[in-house]
Amino acid sequence: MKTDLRILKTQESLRNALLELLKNKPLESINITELCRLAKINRGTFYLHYQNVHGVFESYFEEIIDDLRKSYEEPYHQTNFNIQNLKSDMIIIFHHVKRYEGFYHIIFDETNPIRYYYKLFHAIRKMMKDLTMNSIDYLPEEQMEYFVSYQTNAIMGILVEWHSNQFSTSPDELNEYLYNFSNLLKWFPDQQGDVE
Amino acid sequence: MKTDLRILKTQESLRNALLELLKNKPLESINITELCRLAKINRGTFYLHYQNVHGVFESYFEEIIDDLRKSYEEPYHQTNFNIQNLKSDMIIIFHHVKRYEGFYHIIFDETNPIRYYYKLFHAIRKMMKDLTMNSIDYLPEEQMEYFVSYQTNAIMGILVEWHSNQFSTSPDELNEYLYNFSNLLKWFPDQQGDVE
DNA sequence: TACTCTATTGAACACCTGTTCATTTAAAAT
DNA sequence: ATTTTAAATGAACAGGTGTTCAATAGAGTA
Repeated sequence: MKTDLRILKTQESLRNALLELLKNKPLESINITELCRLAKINRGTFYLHYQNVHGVFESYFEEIIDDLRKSYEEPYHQTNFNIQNLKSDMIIIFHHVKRYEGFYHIIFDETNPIRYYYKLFHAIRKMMKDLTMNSIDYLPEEQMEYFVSYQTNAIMGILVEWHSNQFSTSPDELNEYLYNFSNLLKWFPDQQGDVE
Repeated sequence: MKTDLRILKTQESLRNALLELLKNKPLESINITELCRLAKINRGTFYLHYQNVHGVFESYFEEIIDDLRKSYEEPYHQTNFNIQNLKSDMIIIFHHVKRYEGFYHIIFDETNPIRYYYKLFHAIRKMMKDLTMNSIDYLPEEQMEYFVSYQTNAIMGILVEWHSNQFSTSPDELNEYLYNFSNLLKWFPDQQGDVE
């Protein structure tokens, strides 16, 4: 069964109003009253759908993340799927973030809840797990999980750094760096050393 | 010149009131009015010192992070400084987080601003940069910055994972994991493959 | 001790929040 | 087309927010 048209209309109005307001002011300074005023929605109605302004933003973010998932599942990407090289697949993420640069500026903005960061993390982790399972012959279950988290976090670290320089580095450069880093770790003098 | 005693008294009252309230309710549900009521501070006075409840929490967090910095600079640690092994130095962080476990539960809570995550990130990053510069002969400036963030966030990821299992793993085990990850990368079949 | 600064106070203000409830409106079902 | 169902509305509520301002009080200074 499909959603009541009135619900769709209300949610759409609120989202459009939010995107309109975001052109001129930061997310954390937008309040429910002005959002409803612009959307021509009764404030009480707002609370039937969301708890706060972040709820509206989050539902939009979910669609953006769906777009990332779609890029990953794209036919082109699938046929060029290269189980020899995890890293080359990560460029999809860099291109995605670059495409929605203005949006990700908000996601990584220090005043916003870490929930958004976690959402992105989980989306990327899912891809990373998929890729890793296809690349490694065997790894004990627990170690596999940790390793996937480790790799995903490293990518997230690159995104944090990227955000802090206003996404000025190119996706191709980032991908190149990422490739270099894993090699770098191998050359590291430390890793065979005594632990503690 | 030293700070006016009245200022110290006000800030101290607010901090104590916050810690008291935190025993019974989550940070995001504490409002300024009740905080001031408990601290016996006029609400207007609050605004002379902070913008919101997070400001009070943040000033406390800064001291906790100073404690982490101190552990890192400790004489014992300095003399045992081992440029051969980045990882063994990271156990300091695990012990620190474990010591302030209740506190870090808040830092990683998804409703709180990512600012706290970044604060910890930057503290750890400073150590990581220090250690990395001592371990790697040469890496171009920009790439070095990304690499340090890459490594730092891998640590952060372990902390997030640790938080999600209520800090039940022991610091020593975590350190063991961290050690394993870098070895895992070496076994990887992919990393020599062609990059796009 | 008396004097000077300045932090704190209390009152007041317009505005926002989160919730309730009877009423209106419009979509879905028959 | 009519009925049924449920979403949206407007008004009202107690309480929180962020700010101003004159008055008070307490810390630093001479």
